[in-house]
Amino acid sequence: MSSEKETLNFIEQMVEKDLAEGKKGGVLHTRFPPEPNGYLHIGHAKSICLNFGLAEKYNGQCNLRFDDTNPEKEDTEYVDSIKEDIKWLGYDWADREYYASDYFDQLYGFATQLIKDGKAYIDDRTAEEISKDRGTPTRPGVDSPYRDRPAEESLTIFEEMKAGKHDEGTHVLRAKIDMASPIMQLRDPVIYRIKKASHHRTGDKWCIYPTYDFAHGQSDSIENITHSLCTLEFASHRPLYDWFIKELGIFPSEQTEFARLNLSYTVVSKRKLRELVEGNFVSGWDDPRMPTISGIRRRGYTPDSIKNFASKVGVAKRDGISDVALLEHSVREDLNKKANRVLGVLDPIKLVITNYPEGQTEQLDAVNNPEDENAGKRQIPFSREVYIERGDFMEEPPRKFFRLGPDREVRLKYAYIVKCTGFKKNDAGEIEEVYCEYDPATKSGQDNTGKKVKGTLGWVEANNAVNAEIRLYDRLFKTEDLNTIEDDFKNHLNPESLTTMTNAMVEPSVGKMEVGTQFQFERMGYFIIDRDSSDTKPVINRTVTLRDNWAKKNG
RNA sequence: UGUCCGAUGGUGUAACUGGCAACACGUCUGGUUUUGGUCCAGAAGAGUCUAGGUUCGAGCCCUAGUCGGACAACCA
Repeated sequence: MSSEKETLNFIEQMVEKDLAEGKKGGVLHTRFPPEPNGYLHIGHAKSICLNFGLAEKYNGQCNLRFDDTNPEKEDTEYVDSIKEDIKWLGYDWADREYYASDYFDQLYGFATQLIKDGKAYIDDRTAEEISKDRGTPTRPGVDSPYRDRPAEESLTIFEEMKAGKHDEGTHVLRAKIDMASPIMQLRDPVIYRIKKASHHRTGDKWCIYPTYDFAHGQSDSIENITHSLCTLEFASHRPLYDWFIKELGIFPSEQTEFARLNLSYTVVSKRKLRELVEGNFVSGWDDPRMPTISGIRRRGYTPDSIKNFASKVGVAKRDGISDVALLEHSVREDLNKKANRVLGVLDPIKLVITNYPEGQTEQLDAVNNPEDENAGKRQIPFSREVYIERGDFMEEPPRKFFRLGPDREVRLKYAYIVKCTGFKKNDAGEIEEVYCEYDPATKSGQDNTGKKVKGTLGWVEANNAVNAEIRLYDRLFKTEDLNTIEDDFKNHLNPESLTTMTNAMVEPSVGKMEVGTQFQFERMGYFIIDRDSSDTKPVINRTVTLRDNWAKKNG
């Protein structure tokens, strides 16, 4: 009955083929391998969805493995946040939480095996000297004078290194491959270095640590990973990945590369994000403007919206730049179905209904979510004085303005049709109050007048209104493609990425909402209660605006 | 004067592996609407980097180019 034929990305095609051929036991086993040196961002989310999603789809498993081979940069703060983020996205690695550092003993064994086989040697020179002899992509490197040092001698020094008898930088272990290889990675790469640093998990047990190249593939192999997926920049490491597996004779995991996610108006690089945090350009890793998972979570993005986004973006080998508009569309699509509607006014002016009885308050029925019958209704108070949005009134409205202006009529949502009879300005010439008369016969749900108006306004009853702080977030950068700029990316920050509305007035129910509650302010956008809220004053983040054809037309 | 990867509407992906280039976002038009939202209907927009070749037939295969990216950390 399915009419839509499924189309597979190149990795799914490969997986289906491998599974069908019974390759590697006919199972799929992936892994997500973050380095715990920063917070996860939307680009990692793509990788998480790919790796865990593939495992779900093909009945396989996906491990979580921390790639923690550089103690100087890593910290448990990051492993905690990474675990929280993955869980929040809705993925489960069960008991398969691994660390490259769990394999340090095995890795050390692999290294000694290579030395004994004459496939690795200790080099006594400095990083600069080694780098100099490596050559360039177009010019071959030259052999190290230590390259043919006897295996026993290398082994002895390696053991001494492990025992802490040598200073950092005095020796490294190098794989003995080919200094003339056109593949730079194969020019005797360093595979172990001395670092007298305390490791977040192994403490001071080790003072030598394997490099990425000597840890990643072997870790995959140890865990029987069948499909090791990584981003394009690792493609040139694949020959080395394969070389170690072959020389060591261990489980043949295979690496496949895909294009990392780039997003317009966004930077997706741990280094740059760290710079924003440390330079106080944002309030922290979870600033709602940050493309970190913790940031977009606080901003109000949902796990489903991110998964849907990841699937819409797809997976391929060509690198490009995805449109943030697609991400924004993904949240709107999700929240439109799930978020209840409430009324709120960001920039209030008072509207007085001069013919409404003073002192009277009535309760009106309001629909919680027109997209969801089960969401029910609630009651909201209405009286003689309400707040409306400053932008919803114009003294001299243009032709297609459907809202309030002198002598114009609009409906107050869920309430009555009102007609503007006048307004008052302050000394600065700003509108201070708007006066209207209402038609009692036009009460919502009981209106038989047949009267039609072109506009419906949101409002909040003045006496029961709750004062809130609303943080209007916009794109962090004003430049679409930040990968092609030549100057400092921080020059491209959008000065209007945050506008704080401190006088916002919202309907009473919002004052009772818990942190993390998401909703739509009708006509304004989707919002979420922020943790900065106090008992008396909610702090609300705008996740994304609604699509707005009127605003679009009018710039 | 190396190796590897890539090139399809504005953007991201697809094209049952050789059979009239499709989907989503975005854009535009109209309808519905007590959200200028949603929803519905529709439109514009690429002839697939270039030049050859194979073939009845090429976005898919071959050859040669062009353009873009990656690789010279004791980072991952």
